[in-house]
Amino acid sequence: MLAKTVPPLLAQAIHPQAQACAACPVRDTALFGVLGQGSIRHIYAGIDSLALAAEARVYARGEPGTAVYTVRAGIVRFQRVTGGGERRIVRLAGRGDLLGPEALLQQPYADEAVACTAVQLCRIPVNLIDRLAQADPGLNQELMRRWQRALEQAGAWAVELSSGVARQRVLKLLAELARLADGSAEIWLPRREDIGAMLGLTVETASRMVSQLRREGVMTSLSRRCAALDTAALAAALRAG
Amino acid sequence: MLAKTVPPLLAQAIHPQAQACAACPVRDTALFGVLGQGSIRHIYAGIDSLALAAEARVYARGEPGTAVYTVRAGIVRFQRVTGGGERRIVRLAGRGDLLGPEALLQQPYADEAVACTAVQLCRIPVNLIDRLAQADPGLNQELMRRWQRALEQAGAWAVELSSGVARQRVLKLLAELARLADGSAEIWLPRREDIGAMLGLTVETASRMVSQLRREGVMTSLSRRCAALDTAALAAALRAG
DNA sequence: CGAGCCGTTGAGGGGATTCAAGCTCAGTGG
DNA sequence: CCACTGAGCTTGAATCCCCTCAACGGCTCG
Repeated sequence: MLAKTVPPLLAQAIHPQAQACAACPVRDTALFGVLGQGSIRHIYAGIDSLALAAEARVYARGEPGTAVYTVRAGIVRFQRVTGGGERRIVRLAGRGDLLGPEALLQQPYADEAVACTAVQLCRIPVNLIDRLAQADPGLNQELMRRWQRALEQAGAWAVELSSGVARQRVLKLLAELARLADGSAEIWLPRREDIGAMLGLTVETASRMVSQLRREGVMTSLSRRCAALDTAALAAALRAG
Repeated sequence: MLAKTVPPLLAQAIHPQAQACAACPVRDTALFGVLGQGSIRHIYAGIDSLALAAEARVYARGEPGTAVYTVRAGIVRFQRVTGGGERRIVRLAGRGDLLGPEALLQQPYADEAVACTAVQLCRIPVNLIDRLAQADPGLNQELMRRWQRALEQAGAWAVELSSGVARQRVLKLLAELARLADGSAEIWLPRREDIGAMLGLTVETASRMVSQLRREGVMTSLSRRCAALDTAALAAALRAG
């Protein structure tokens, strides 16, 4: 498979990290998907692969940004504290998503990014992106596309998950979590407090809704942080309003 | 195509539109603020100045995007319809803001853009931006900055204006409207239905809150769509929680 | 002048919050 | 091994805030 994407003779001359990136399972969906083989070869250093446990912080809001991150596996949340002092989750990032592009503009990180599940990230230094972008203008285009997608998703998140009655919001959140699990019926189930922070509800209300949906058979708890959805029942409940 | 739109002899002189742009009052805050005089001279055609009445639509969601718009004066809202069929306002744009950058990525407009007040816009065709960006790479950087700012504002909007009790949300909205009026105490006061669509409240609740704040002297109606704020009282009310 | 839209206010009901108490479960140390 | 502990989850009861339904007044416009 490596031989298919990279000519064998060149393989010796190519930096190990470049080979790893060329063979990356999320490469086509991630930031470097646009880079040609020529550019991929220039990824010779600076990229770190890191694994974080759930609840580990990737970066803090206001921190000077020196790197962006690509999500290889797991779910990351962007959160912020309101003027009133309460925590709100702005949106989630999943496989292939990019964290912290504001670092490329010499700006501090706009949100706090925290791992929801165990995650695997690629840490890409800002100056590497800068260099690659000079050689391959397609990268800038891809970055803009990602900004636009983030904007679109932020809007959808705000519009869909912060209006309507609590039950409806939780249902929509479950659908979103299924999407993040690539449509699988087994989803990551957030802590009740996090559900509250996503939907603008209290812990108690979040708990009540989850319990109710469990009793109705829309979902089944598999473990503390994992549940199985009955997607048909979920769709029906969403439609029922 | 260049020869068709601009007579050869005039091409060396500065086009009237280029002069207008160079003298634009919002030029330093708007998209073309980064362009040098050299690039500004290339804005010889294609930019239209347009004035829209309140409630006029700039573009619809899903419409193929052929142009971006810069706000010279007035306020524009981005809105969307939820899965449940209700209208929600995602954020507002004011002087110097850019509308519809997704058009630059050959994407349809993500939101519906509607004038809140009478507005003055500059319509900039996508292919003009493309041409300018080739000559002046700083323009791409500036575009990314704008995407990031939009993302930041969308997050702040969602977080601040869709949690807390109704009174608090309306107060925060008033503060935001003051910001859009360049800190002036005279603000544009939205229709009650629009306040509802911004804050996730019903028309009646929005009306009650506005009336209450008027009785408390936080604001005074100057005309149907315009009010004067007592900024000190507003700040105090916000702090009081 | 009637029609219609918008804003306002009231009354009642329902849903979310608040406060409070038990519960499960994993980790800890005796 | 097991009580102990603490964090997270659940559930109940009372309260409160917002929504719903309804009626009315002001204003613009045909």
